[in-house]
Amino acid sequence: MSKPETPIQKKNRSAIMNAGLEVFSKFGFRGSTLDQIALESGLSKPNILYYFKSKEVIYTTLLGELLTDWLKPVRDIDPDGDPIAEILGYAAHKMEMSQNYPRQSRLYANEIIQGAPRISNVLTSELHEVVDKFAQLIKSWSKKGLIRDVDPHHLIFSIWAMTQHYADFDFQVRAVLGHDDPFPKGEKHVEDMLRQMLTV
Amino acid sequence: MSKPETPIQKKNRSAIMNAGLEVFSKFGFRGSTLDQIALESGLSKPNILYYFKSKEVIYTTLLGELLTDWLKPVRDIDPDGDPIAEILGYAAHKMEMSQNYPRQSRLYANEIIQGAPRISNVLTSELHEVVDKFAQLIKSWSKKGLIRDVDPHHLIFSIWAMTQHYADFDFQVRAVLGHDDPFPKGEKHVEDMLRQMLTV
DNA sequence: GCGTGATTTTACCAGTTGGTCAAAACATGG
DNA sequence: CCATGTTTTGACCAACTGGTAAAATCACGC
Repeated sequence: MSKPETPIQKKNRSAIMNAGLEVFSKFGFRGSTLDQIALESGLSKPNILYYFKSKEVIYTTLLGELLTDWLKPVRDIDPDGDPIAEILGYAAHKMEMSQNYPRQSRLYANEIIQGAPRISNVLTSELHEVVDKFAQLIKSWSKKGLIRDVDPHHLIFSIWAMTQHYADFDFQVRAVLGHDDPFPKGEKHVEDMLRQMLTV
Repeated sequence: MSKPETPIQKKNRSAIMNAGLEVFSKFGFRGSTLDQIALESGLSKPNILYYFKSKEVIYTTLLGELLTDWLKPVRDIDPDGDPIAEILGYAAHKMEMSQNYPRQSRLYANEIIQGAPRISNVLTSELHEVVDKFAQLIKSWSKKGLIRDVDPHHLIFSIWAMTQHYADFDFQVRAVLGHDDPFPKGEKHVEDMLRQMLTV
């Protein structure tokens, strides 16, 4: 039985989550400090520790929320839908997440690059499982001749790579393009690429 | 006139570079400490600072070397070669770099994710320029009908994204696949994908 | 095997780090 | 407006941070 949140708790907890996301996504766990999060959230350091008992709890709470949002759209793929539309729809959705929630993408990227020390169990269990199911579905689609014969796992990696690239490497993308908004063209390109890859 | 290096200098400098690469690629600049680099290199902290005058110099030296290796294969693309072979060759080369030098890839990824504070000038000048030239070449190839009509910049981003994914997200890739070596199949998949995308 | 410069170590420092604690300030229902 | 629980603060700590200075040790040509 957890007590109901007071309005103050709700406001401050979310301010801390937001500040934590801002800081951790930029510097990773080790590179971030409670002082930065304190500054960013407008709360004092001891006050932050009143709401979350350690730096690590803030971090893992953020990662937990993130993984839920991450996995959901994979689970939502409709096995009875049109294969190409389903896969393209998933890619488009990931692309929107990169555009609208780049900090989450960077937080996750940081964690994985650093060897995923705090979520490797989720990767080998939940993620593995959910991806395998998706991969089997793709396999069955190509067996039925509905899409080209592709390696399902590596197709999924390609989708992740291309879509997350726009969030994680945003700085490089914009530097190379000269500060246009890369997303409209990027989305079209990824769609084109996947369609070419999948169309029989 | 810089003095010639003694064997000891050569050995220790390279030990520090190697240790720095190991540590910085895992934790980024802010998250890494001289103590970690000292431990990893087997030298004492003051001894490290005898060879490099600060933590930042180690880091920027590594980044500098990296960018040179990074840019070279783009410059080496032959405008008179077979377009598809040239692009696929470049992608294959990047893939090998991901396989053989994953730490460099992660170091670079960390730097970009963190907003590229120490190399943004290189990105907007040298990288921008070199990529624009490559993009123009791609454009001319598709104008001549030698490859499909694609957005050159975003094609390049896709190549970078897919190839570097295998280094930067190695942990996730292996977790999902269950510890097979992902590279042989990954390389084939990327090649297939690009060929589909480019063949008229 | 000695002298000189190259290398390494020891001891240290000031600033920052994550975190604690008790006291103070606040909110709010009665 | 008071009592009680909630929230916030200020003072503090031990460990760690990047970096310094000088002394000690080492390597090597003579």
